[in-house]
Amino acid sequence: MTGEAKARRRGAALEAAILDAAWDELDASGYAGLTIENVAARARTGKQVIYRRWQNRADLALAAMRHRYTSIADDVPDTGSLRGDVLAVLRHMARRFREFGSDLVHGLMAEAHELDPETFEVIPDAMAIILGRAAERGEVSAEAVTPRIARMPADLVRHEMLLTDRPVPDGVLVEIVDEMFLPLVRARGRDQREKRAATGASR
Amino acid sequence: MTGEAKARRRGAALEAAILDAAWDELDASGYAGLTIENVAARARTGKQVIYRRWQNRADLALAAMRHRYTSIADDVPDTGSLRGDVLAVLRHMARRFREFGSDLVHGLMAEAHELDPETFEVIPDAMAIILGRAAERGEVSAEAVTPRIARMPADLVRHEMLLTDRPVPDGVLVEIVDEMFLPLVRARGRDQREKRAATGASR
DNA sequence: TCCCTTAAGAGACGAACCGTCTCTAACGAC
DNA sequence: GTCGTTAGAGACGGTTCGTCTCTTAAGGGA
Repeated sequence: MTGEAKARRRGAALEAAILDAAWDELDASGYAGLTIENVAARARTGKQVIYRRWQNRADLALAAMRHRYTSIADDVPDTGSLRGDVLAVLRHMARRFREFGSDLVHGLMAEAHELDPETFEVIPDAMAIILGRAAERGEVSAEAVTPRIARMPADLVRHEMLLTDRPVPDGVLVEIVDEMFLPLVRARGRDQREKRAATGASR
Repeated sequence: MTGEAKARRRGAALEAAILDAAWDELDASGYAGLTIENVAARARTGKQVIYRRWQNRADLALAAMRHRYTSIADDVPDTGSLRGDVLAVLRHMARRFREFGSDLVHGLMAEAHELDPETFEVIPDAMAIILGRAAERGEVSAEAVTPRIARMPADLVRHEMLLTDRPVPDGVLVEIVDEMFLPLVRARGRDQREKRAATGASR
């Protein structure tokens, strides 16, 4: 009875311990098994401590994910070609999805009504950088790529992930890029050039 | 004490009563409020009767949806143009989503692990019919449209619905068709013609 | 027509979590 | 050293789960 100095954690250390516990719980039992009660027990703390920091389990799960992984925004791929860059982004998404598990993603979608739309805007931001570099290289004309075209590949991959519950095969990513994104970008570039030529390079 | 012949329902009548009750419950309280207990109470029956027929609330909700609405497969649009047909399909999807509510859709995605993939294959089937007719009219070359291109518009709309929680603005549908789908189909048709011309119409 | 199998209707039951609340004691600021 | 804050722990009433039991209406077969 004399042993065990029961150190009482605070601040960042406590928060990290809880987020680690939450992630372990996700790993062990999936999003369905992620109960506040379980996390508190695993982190050896009280429920109140968790409720004080996060509103609900969706909130907690999101925090745990962010605590575990960094954003792609910190590491936009730069392979030297538009094709390589876009594929790298899509592969990054597919890998993350595999790490998270469809379980978690779907659970979050269902519960996190207040899911910061910004959460998903990371990808468009990365795409913007990639497209900017491709334009500099002369690979594409910046105006040829509308915002909707720019987000199409990532949207399709996300759709695939959300709908199928399975890891997205790499072939699908390649298909999206080679069969749709690149042809579309090139076709629009060509249309633009032709239009400009027809109007006598007026602009 | 003499009143109320307590007719005991069976078979189809009972099933319909339960599904109606389930839909009313969805309507009233959303997917979150769809508990077996509530549905049983509303349908004035026992929980066991429900559990006997459906495995869980996702199953029940799906059945209620199907009981309420018919499939687009029974009514593939035929407007006379590829653009019109595709837009009609996308608008059909958007309308259904509005009727169901994002709540329900997300809940199902999260819980219905066994969601019959066939559930979503209705749209590709409709697209195949539409594209077949467009090919007959000479609007597109059938080979120019790969399966992935054919499903792209619907996938993007579904993605939009799943991600945003809001009704999809009609402008987005138009954008998808006019900015991506049609240009892509036409570009690939043109590429094919050029390639055929270059090889001296060898084939 | 009567009987007998089936399943509807109703609710009790223990289990799991919820979110709130309370209590004690460790911590850190001053 | 004092004192306000909050971690750690768990009790609490409430909801829903899914299973089980019990009675009795329904309806087909002999």
